[in-house]
Amino acid sequence: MADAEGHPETAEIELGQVLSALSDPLRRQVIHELLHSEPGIERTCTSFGLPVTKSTRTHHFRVLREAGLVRQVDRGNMRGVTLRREDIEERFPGLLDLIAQDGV
Amino acid sequence: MADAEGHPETAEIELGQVLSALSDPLRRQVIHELLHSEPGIERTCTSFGLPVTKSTRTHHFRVLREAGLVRQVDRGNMRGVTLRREDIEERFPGLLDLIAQDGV
DNA sequence: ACGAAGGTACGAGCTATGACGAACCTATGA
DNA sequence: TCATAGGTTCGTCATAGCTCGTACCTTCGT
Repeated sequence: MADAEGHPETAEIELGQVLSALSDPLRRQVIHELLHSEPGIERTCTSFGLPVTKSTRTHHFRVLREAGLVRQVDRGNMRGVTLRREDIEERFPGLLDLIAQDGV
Repeated sequence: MADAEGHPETAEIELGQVLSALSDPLRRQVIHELLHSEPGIERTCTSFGLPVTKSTRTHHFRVLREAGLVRQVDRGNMRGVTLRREDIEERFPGLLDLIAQDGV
């Protein structure tokens, strides 16, 4: 079962949902940036500088979260976004490498 | 440049387009079947038994073709569908393994 | 106390996508 | 010759997805 914040467990992560999430260029950019930052880094949604409004931003991060690609933790004022690197690697080995190496 | 039949060259295959193509369950099923058949096998669109009409089938195979995932050659009466296994593997190594191993 | 910043929720609009039927083309085979 | 089978094209429809604005909540810093 997914937890209260809408994160699927590792075993529940579905390929179709992950591929859908990653087919959007903005969301791919987010994952790309996280992959090229230090592992485990926590960022705000805003810090990615997506060229969309706040509400659209929320939408994209929800898609990423529900697909199981990122985790969002409550930090009072903000919500820390972290990449579920190990989970994805365990479930779909090599997938993140493709995103990391794209557009190089 | 793409050839007359709308197949992108290997270097032109774009990750976004590939992920979009693979985010549809029917199209993923096609690739899945091709991956579990003998390499280089040529099949008709109909042979996959997709639960949609002819025109919808044409639509899905066009998406796969334009994304660079399959090749379609004219065989007079029919059009042979083959998986671009090596091309995809060269461009996005490991991607096809994820599809092959999905739903097992 | 209170404004500013990060986020969410909801409703609305527009576009993209998947699905269909009908008409059509081409080759195979009876 | 001519029906049948595999595909394509076109037009249409419905739904899903991305976008926005507005309103709202919460916390941090002044």
